[in-house]
Amino acid sequence: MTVSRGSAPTMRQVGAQVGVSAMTVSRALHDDPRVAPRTRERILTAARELGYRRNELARSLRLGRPSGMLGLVVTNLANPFYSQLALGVENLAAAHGMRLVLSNTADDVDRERRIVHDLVSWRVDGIIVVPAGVDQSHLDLARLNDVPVVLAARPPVGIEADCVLLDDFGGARDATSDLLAAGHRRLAFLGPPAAWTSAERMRGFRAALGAANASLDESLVRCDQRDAEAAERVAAELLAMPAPPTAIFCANSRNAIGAFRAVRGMGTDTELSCFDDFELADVLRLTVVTYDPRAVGAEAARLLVGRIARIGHSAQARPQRTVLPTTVINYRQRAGARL
Amino acid sequence: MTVSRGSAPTMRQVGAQVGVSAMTVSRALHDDPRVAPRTRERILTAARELGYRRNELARSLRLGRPSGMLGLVVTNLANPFYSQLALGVENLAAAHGMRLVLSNTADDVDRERRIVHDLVSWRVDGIIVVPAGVDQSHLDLARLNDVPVVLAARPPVGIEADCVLLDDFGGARDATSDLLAAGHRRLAFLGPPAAWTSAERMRGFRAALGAANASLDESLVRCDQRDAEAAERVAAELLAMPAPPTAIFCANSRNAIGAFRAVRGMGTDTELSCFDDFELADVLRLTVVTYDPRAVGAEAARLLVGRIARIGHSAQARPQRTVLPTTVINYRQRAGARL
DNA sequence: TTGTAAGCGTTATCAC
DNA sequence: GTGATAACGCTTACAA
Repeated sequence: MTVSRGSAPTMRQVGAQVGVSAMTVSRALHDDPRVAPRTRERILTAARELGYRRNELARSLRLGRPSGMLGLVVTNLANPFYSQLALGVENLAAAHGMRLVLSNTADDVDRERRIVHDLVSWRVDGIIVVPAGVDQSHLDLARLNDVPVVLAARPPVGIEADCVLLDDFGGARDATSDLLAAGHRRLAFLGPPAAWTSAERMRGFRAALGAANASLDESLVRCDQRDAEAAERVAAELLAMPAPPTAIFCANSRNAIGAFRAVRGMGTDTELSCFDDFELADVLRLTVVTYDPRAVGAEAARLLVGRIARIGHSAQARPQRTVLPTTVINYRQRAGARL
Repeated sequence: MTVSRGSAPTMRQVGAQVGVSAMTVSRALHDDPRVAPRTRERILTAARELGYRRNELARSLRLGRPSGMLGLVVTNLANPFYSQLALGVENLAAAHGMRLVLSNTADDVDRERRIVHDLVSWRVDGIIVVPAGVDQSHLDLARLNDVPVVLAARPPVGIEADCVLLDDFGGARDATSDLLAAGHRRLAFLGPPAAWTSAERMRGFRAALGAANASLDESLVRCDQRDAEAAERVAAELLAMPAPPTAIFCANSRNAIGAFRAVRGMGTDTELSCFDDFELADVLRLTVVTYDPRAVGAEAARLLVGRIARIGHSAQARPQRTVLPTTVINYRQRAGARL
């Protein structure tokens, strides 16, 4: 087995090996029926021996788009939600023979802007973005080069773009309604700062209270906890109040875990409910809002692939907004020994 | 602001707008000092107005490598270990101005083979692989086109390649030693099937027993549980034996969570220890082996970038093997109220 | 200071 | 059946 040292062999080199032009090699590799069977055979053998691999960069350049690359820009890959979302995108991309170029912004809009620009420069066919902020102007600009963009998990602000969202509002509302139905009247809300999702969940929380004509003590609403430690401190504060809440709804699992620790520490019987299902939530006897993070990625990718297929066609469909459902699971009511 | 409809503008088009050749545009965009300041200014303005973006595909083709793309091939992105590893790679790649092309194999070696081939065809500068199996021949072939490969989390088998591993052996040994030091003499082992890491952890488990001259009842060794449900069933079996184990070491967190449920269900006081730290392990009062999954990715990327920089240089360094440390944390001994 | 020519590896087109 | 040519968008080398 003869193997070339140095960089990758070209069609010309494969051709030279067989005494044939690069063009014939190209045809043979494409199963063009006009190539003589014997020639074809010799070319394929030579290609294998040389370890030839088609240069997709050159091919893509010659052919123009599509390049077969999808960009995915997430805010925080360490968060299981986004890694599952990424997996959903990857699965669908792979099913279409496409590759995934993944970037992490760490919630930095400037970084997001640079990354998106870079992806367009690399001529990806489309981009899925979990936008880090409300300044999304660069995501509109991206469309100017006809690179379609789909937003995931957060809606477009000031731009037109497809998006795939979770039913943050409905999930939070339903979970809160469950707390009210269980007889709770003094509810607290814990959540992380700033994000759109968190605001939607709070809106759902308030909507449930409104629908039940229950009043809300605003001093029990705390939205500044990024991690479980902060949430534990704040929850402990609430529980130490003269009139502590009898139940707490948390906008995400980190806040719920912190709240759980606080409740355990104070020894109260405060009921807990939260957005995000997670391993061991049943052991903690929480009520959770569950959903399929992979479906968010898969649906975004499906939308994007559709857009890509329609590029150039006259009638571009209007921006779509897909909202994926959530389900409430009450692990407290469910059978199971106390911890 | 004039904006072109259709696909991306080229240097020629930008030049035409200003009455200048593509070459001058290229120079202006590279801050070549030979371009007249006024020309430069006009070119930059035109480029901005047209929404010009350099075609990196074409640039990369002309320049030859490097393309600035790193391939990362993992087995299961849904597993937090691999998504954190991916984050480590992404961080380091981004720090070097490189992009990450991510693929998931779902532990399918055929898929891995295709993906690696594809990545080489796209002329990525290097590839980090979490190999799905012991057939790694395709990872050796990849080197023939001078594309360096670094293995992560699992060692090379039958090929020469750099790799970055966790100290699976040492971590399991140390955690097991802790159980022995606490007086336990009847230990069980639970783990997932097949993977190299699991075998290493078992080796560590056995080594600790050997060092303490403790005997091992082979009927307490179970390595066929992929998820928490299976682990729970098997653990319940063990605990129902006439002479149940007094402590269980689990090769991963899924087995530990299953074992925890079984212990809780049976009401025994069995001590639990496992490889993998995870949220709430303290609440469950486990002993865990902790480590930094991001560091595995970052270190693999560092090695890879080093290899890439040395391509073409005569003296290629021999394959390196980096082993990252683990730490045992005993949440049972630590302060904290009982659950 | 700017332009022309050639070529990276591939493929569409036309010629033989 | 196969080859020569040109072109995709860019940049190095050489001219002007």
